[in-house]
Amino acid sequence: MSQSAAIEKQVKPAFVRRRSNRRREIIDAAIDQFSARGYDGATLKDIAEAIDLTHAALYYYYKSKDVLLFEAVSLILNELLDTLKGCEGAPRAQLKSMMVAQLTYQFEYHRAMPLIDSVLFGAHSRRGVLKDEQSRYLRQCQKDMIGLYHSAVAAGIKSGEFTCKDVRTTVFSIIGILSHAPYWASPVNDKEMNAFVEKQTDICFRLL
Amino acid sequence: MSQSAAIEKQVKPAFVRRRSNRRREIIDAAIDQFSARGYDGATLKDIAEAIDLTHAALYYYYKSKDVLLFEAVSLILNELLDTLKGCEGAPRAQLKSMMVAQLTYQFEYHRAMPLIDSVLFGAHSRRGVLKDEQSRYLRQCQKDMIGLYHSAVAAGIKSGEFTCKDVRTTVFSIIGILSHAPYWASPVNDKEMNAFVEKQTDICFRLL
DNA sequence: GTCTATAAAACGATAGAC
DNA sequence: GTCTATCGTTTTATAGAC
Repeated sequence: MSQSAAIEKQVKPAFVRRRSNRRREIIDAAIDQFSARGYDGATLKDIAEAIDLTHAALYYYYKSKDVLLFEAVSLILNELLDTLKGCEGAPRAQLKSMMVAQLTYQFEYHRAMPLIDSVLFGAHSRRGVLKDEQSRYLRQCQKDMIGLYHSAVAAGIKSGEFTCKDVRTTVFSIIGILSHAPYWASPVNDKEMNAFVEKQTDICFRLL
Repeated sequence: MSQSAAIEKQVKPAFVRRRSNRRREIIDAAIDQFSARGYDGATLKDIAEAIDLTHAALYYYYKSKDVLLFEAVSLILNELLDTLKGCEGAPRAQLKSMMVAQLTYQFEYHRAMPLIDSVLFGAHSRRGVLKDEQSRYLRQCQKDMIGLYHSAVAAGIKSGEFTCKDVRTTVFSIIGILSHAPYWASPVNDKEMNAFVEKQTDICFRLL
């Protein structure tokens, strides 16, 4: 249990707590369903029934389906961003832990990444599912994320650790490699996962 | 015009030809719409009206929406496969032309790749939109495509041109980089495209 | 070959009971 | 806070006219 949740349990009345937890449960279910079936493929009924709710009851917590999409993508992006921000050290070490974190996260929220790409730059973005302000916010998260990679790579070039020429191309290539990983690899336990992460990071370092 | 189409023009009656062209037009429109809005986001109405047809008229040519999806993905995959099969030469030269072809193709059918990934391994595959036999066929195309990269890389390792250790990881990393390209780059003319392709292939060769 | 009309189902969303 | 009932719309798909 997170610290804030623990505090919440002490000071807030039960119904507020329940409401707050329910909201989170719904977002988690939305992430699952949107990831598994796509935004248009997943129905509010699917999401609601996954946590034993009727689809009508969802509307008590969130006012529309697109808000659910925004909250879902926002949650994932922010969690990933926070994790990456926590990666420190010399350029090489920092990038290594960023890559490990990114891979781990991608496999945890398994296959949510295509959804995110789609919301940020793909089909859903073109269709205008989200309001401009929401899109702008999510894109900023993504930009911040890319910025972290950018800084690390640039620092490594400056210090002479890395020899790559074009920072932008390099960063997006690394992200391309990492994003594509869940499509073809599916490590089933920690041992396989560790071996896989080692291989992937080795490959990425060849770009630097 | 392809050879078979040229022959067709000579020997087949007009209405058969027209029917055949219409079928192709519909698939092209389906590719556009599915790529732009996703399979679930695109409606038969969208597809039909893009080529001045009513949605009901589509059913004369194809019996359901999922057949349209299969035909669309099948067309792209086979065209790409054929192009890649045409790339020959020593490992390095062969891989280079394969990468160029892949990038060119991806930007031409701009943003169809996420759809394909989704049909092969993602949301649509999990939801069982396509019949097992259709899925199996498309996966085989994809496997054949990966096989071409695999052979080229393996040949380069054998000849001593490449120093990479794990063929599989390398191949999927290259494909990851190339697939991700349309998400962040959008060259607007041939000059920009050429410069971009050079940068991307340079990056990929660092993996080899 | 393409159209109109329409069926049948699914979906997002709202109103109101409890 | 959650449910039932229901509305309005959209969507896939079919039947039949021309």
